[in-house]
Amino acid sequence: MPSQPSTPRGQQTRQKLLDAAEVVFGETGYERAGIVEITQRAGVAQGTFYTYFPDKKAIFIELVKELSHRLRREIAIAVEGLTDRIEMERVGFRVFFTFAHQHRNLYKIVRQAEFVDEDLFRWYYRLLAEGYVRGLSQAMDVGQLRRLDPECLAYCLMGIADFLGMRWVLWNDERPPEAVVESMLAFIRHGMDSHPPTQGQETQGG
Amino acid sequence: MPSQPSTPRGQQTRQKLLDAAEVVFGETGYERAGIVEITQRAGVAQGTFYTYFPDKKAIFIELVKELSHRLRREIAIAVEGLTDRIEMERVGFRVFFTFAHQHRNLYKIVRQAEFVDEDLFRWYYRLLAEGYVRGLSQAMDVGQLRRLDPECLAYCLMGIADFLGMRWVLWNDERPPEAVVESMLAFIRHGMDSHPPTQGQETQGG
Amino acid sequence: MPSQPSTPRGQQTRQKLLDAAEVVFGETGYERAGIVEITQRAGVAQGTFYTYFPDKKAIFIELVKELSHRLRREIAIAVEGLTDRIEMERVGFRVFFTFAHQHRNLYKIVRQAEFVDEDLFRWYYRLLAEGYVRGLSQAMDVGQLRRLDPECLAYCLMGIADFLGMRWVLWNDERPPEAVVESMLAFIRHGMDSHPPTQGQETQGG
Amino acid sequence: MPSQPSTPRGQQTRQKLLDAAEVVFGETGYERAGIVEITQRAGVAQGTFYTYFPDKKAIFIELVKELSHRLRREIAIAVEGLTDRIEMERVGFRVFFTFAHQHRNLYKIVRQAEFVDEDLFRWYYRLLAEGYVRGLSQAMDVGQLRRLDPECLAYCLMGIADFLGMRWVLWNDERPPEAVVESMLAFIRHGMDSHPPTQGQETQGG
DNA sequence: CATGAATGAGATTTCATTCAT
DNA sequence: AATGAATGAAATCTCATTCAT
Repeated sequence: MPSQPSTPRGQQTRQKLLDAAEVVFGETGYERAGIVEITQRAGVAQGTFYTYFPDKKAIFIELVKELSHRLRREIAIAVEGLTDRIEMERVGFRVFFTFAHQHRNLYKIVRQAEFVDEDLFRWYYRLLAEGYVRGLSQAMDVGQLRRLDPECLAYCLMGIADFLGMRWVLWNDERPPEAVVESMLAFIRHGMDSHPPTQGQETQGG
Repeated sequence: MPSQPSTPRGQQTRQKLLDAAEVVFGETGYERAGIVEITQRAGVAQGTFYTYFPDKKAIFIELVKELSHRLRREIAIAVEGLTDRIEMERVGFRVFFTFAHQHRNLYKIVRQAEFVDEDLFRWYYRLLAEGYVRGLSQAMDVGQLRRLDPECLAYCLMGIADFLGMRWVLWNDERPPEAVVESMLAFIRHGMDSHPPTQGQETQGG
Repeated sequence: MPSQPSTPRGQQTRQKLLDAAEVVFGETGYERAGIVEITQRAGVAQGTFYTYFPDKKAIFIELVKELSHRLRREIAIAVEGLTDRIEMERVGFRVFFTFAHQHRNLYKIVRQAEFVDEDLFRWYYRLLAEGYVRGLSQAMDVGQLRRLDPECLAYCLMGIADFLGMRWVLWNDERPPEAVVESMLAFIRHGMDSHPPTQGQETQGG
Repeated sequence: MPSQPSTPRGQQTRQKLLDAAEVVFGETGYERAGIVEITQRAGVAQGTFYTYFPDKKAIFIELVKELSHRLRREIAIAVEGLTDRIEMERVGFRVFFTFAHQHRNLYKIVRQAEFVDEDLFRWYYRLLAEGYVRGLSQAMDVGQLRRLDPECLAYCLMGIADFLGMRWVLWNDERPPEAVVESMLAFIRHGMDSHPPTQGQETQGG
């Protein structure tokens, strides 16, 4: 019967386990990762794991949920106050790439979720998509964006972010180079914007 | 010592194993799938597996390579003779969605490759990207497309295909609805095209 | 260092643990029962258990001993003053069935003792048998009962009680129905009695 | 997916496991017994166990069922042709004691069944009781036995057998001495018989 | 006295792979 | 080429018990 620890010592141990699991799952992959590895890295006995989590999956789920909250919060904070949707995308993408680069392991963990707990995986993307759909719809309503199926657009944008993150952050361990980011932003700007600027003006940002 | 079978009977057994593995890996996932399941479904004894494949990973790799060839060939055939890049995308996307829908299991298998054999996974996307880059670069050279980083654009397009496939094909078990496909095509057309049509004309196709 | 508690508060905690263990052992079985379950049900912390009992077995033994005393005392009280051995059996059986029905869990605990601590188990039955043997021998000496091996007779009677208890109390959760009790009493009366009443008179009791 | 072995070698291994389990469960008790012990004694690898049985409980159940069949068959054969119910009891009890003495371990296994798989345990006794009830009812119908609740009588007789078996076979590792058997038979004869012989004649046997 | 976190040995079970037939 | 029994390492999870506070 694992539970929320009532003492600070317990809190700390639980956190050590989460930190260790983040690394181990990220580096080794969920299936190949073992509880032993996690507890060793956390510096506790094997059995201690089960004081805090009922099983291997539970800690994985917790990590994904944590990531979901952190990422969405960071983006929300970063775009707060912005009114131009294109600008929001520029900022949002940058936050995402930075986050992924700083938390490679967490980032890799979500990708695996599809094969660990499909419901969790869908939950993650649906939540992300919901926020997107709201924002995009509003921008369409006020004429900022071309009128397109907002859910479709949301998944397009998430797909772009995901693949650029995979290609540059995961494979090259860097944030996507400026040229790439600018190309991508130009692509989505023209793709979405209802009044795209003329070509000479586009790259002043960034 | 697994080998290419010399007899037709051997060929057949090998194929039965590949077919079974496709289903089992697709439905159960690579890690959870067992050789027993595969051989049972193929209707052969457990040991027979090792007559044809050195280990579990080998048959997985073979399936991914097979998919890679089939998908790229189907797309190549479908776009053959087309000169307009936008038109090629329209066709390519449709072929991809149809393929994914008809071969759900194979499609799911590539997605898993990332966590089974990362090199294979990268090989798969790099090969796909190469073709894309070639085609996009040419279209940029002749002024058909806006000049953007071609590799970036390739990964953007693959990301879009991947996420729409995930959202509609895998989650809903249907091909993406017309409205979605049209929205997506409008998005990438404006995003890529150097001379996008005016807004009223866009959706007559499809 | 478990010990007899000196404070009343300690007494109470100890008793809570015994009560909880009775339920948990009875319902879950000794082996599958856990200290956690017991302490949770008792409303104390896990470690507290070891303040009162050196280990899991100790509390089990205590429960069996307690049961042994209570059951033998209840029977002793009930048959006090009776001189007719047959009558004593009638009363003894009834007390036993009632006790078993009221303390299902304790009753189930003795049955398990055989596989937890065989010495304890034998001690329990030998003690019970001793009392029986004394009483039966006396009754044989005064010619009330047919002369049979008294220990054999004791184990026959205990076996009967045990199996009727199992069949009706444990399996049906009721006290054995009148018809059953009367049949059983008729059986043992004729089996034991040196001057069994004629058949028509037997069932006047009950 | 354990299954019936198709080769003689498999049959043999399966039997070795059953034989080993009989000893280990009998001597160590179900809960404390480990798969390791069983496979070691059987002279096979740990994993081999699971080729033949899905889990520890399965092999236990198989042993109980086997015992049930063997014991009932041995009794059936022994009493075949007998018409006098009392005589049948005499023979049946002797077969039971002999069986229990020769197969101590199997005998101990049934006793444990109560705490391993209660349904199995009840099934075992209900089956035994059914046979008893049939035989006793017939004997009552023809006036051989005193009319009593037949199920009650069945459980009385089983309880007697069980407790004498426990006391002499299990605790003393011998068959109950003649004096004990004769006392018991005298007890049940008078208890059951509708025309008990006069007292002087009873004990000529043994 | 009481707490509850920590321990670690041990149990069951799985499964890719080998091998004798 | 095919079989299917056998292997044994490794993984997950449980739980009685200890111990610092």
